[in-house]
Amino acid sequence: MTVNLDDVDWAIIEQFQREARISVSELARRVSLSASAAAERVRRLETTGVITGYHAAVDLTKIGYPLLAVVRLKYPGNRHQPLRRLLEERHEILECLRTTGEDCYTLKVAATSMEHLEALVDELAGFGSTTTGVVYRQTLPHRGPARP
Amino acid sequence: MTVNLDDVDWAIIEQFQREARISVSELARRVSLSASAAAERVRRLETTGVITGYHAAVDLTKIGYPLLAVVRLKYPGNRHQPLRRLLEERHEILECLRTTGEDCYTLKVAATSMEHLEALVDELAGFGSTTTGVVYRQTLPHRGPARP
DNA sequence: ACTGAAACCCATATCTT
DNA sequence: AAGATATGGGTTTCAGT
Repeated sequence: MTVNLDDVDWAIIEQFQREARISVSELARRVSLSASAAAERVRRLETTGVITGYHAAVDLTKIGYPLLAVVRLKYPGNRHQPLRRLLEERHEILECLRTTGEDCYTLKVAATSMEHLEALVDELAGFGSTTTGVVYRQTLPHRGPARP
Repeated sequence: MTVNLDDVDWAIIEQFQREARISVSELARRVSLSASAAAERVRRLETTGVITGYHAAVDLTKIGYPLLAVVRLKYPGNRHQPLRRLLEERHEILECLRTTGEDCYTLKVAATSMEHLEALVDELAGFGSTTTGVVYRQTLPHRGPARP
């Protein structure tokens, strides 16, 4: 499942994790390659599924979601379909991780207000018992792991 | 703190959250705007801090990090500097949220192996008591909230 | 697998409405 | 805020190494 990546591949991944909208020729300059070679590398990283996409990061507060919360969900039973449907519908749920341990799901949700957060948690509480923590601050900027 | 966004701004944000590397002219086509108008909109979203960056998403398994875990950390006291330093250094820590509630920090970490994960948790355990859950699956793809 | 050249496409700036 | 136009730079393809 692991793909063999050399130094240049890692350099490309690093650059694109920080600034995904630089041009391929700019990328080529930064990793010391010709533009066509860099374009080919990027294509390979995309087709092999190493790079899965490019996404804009937004300031949630500025777009009207000043609250961020972590909701842990103890989910009894094994009927996961209804929860999946909720995740599809509610775009306020930004991330959902199913984990080992007592709290089966850890969710990251954005809310417009405490009332909104309350309503979201109520919806989730329909599936099991929840533990909610409101996020003071996101300590890290967006980034990925380095070369292992 | 909130910025006023109209339908076109939201359409641009949506497009860039899904595909951040499309050209401005392609974006213009998708949101029914001229290229120069679209470019101007994007510039405004960037300078007002609505869009904070563009980032490549990678398949962690394919780059050698087959394990993902959620670590919750009970952090007694108020000396947060040493933890901040660890976050800077250890790029395996992908995200760190400081929250209300008993578990002050919720971290998302990537690991190359169980041994590696154990070492990471040991490092974190130096700061307080930890609760770790290994992630079975990330249920949602990368996305952002919709218009409130 | 990378380079370099050519043709084509896109981005950016400026001006006009 | 949108459209037109021009120019410089970026992307893509292909032959050559």
